Amino acid sequence: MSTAHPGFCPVYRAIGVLQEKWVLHIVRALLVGEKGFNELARAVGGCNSATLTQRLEHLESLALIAKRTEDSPGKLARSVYTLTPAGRELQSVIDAIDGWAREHLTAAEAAPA
Amino acid sequence: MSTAHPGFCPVYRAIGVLQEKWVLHIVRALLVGEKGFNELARAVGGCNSATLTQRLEHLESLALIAKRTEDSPGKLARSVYTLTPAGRELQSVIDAIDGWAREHLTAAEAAPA
DNA sequence: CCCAACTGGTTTAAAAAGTCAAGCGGTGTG
DNA sequence: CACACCGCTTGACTTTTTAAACCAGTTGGG
Repeated sequence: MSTAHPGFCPVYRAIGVLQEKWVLHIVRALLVGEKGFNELARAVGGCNSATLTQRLEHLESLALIAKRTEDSPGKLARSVYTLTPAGRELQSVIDAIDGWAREHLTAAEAAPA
Repeated sequence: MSTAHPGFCPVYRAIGVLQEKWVLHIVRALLVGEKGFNELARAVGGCNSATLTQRLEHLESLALIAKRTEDSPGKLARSVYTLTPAGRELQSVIDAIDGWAREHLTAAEAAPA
């Protein structure tokens, strides 16, 4: 009897966060290294700015990523998104997905309709 | 580089599947043991039948789960959903999420608005 | 100098996805 | 017989995601 029950189980909540569209992609991109907004959008591949903004705000509110605004005087202001230590530890999750994907989703399977 | 590029990278596709709403919950519930439709819906907690049906079809088409119809004569016909070997190996992903959640999402963090 | 392209976003409306509640055929139980 | 359960399907409604346009500022080329 440990399954279900929304509010209590941390795993349930974790899944709730990680299954939001683009979140895993964002984390994966950021695991490679910090990125600016547009740069991140490109790395993630296909996410529109509106959704991206919202996801980033959410992830920041959960303290998984941090936003830093670099405005060197005379230089173009740039927002830089980085993973926090907690966010970086999602590496294990990405690794698990990676390992699984290479074994079970390599070629076929994911065929469209 | 190696990031991005939808169709090619298995990880990208894996994320695409796993981030669909309820998928991770379904897998988690099924890792505990095979379940019937309504039973699964209850275990997952909050997913409606329409979406559940669709997810199950998708997961079955990816060969992550298998549907078996048990109709013992004189007994109520029942659909049973089971993880395939490939699906069962998602255990590692769930474990990773579980481990991460317990460390970084235990108490606070996931506060509502 | 001026235009084009880049930065990090916001806004809007339309499309897609998910949800709720009801209901259908069937079985089994009081 | 009525009512509760099974496994879904349907249709109307709400939420989420999307594309596209646009703002303000910076930098580079012609």
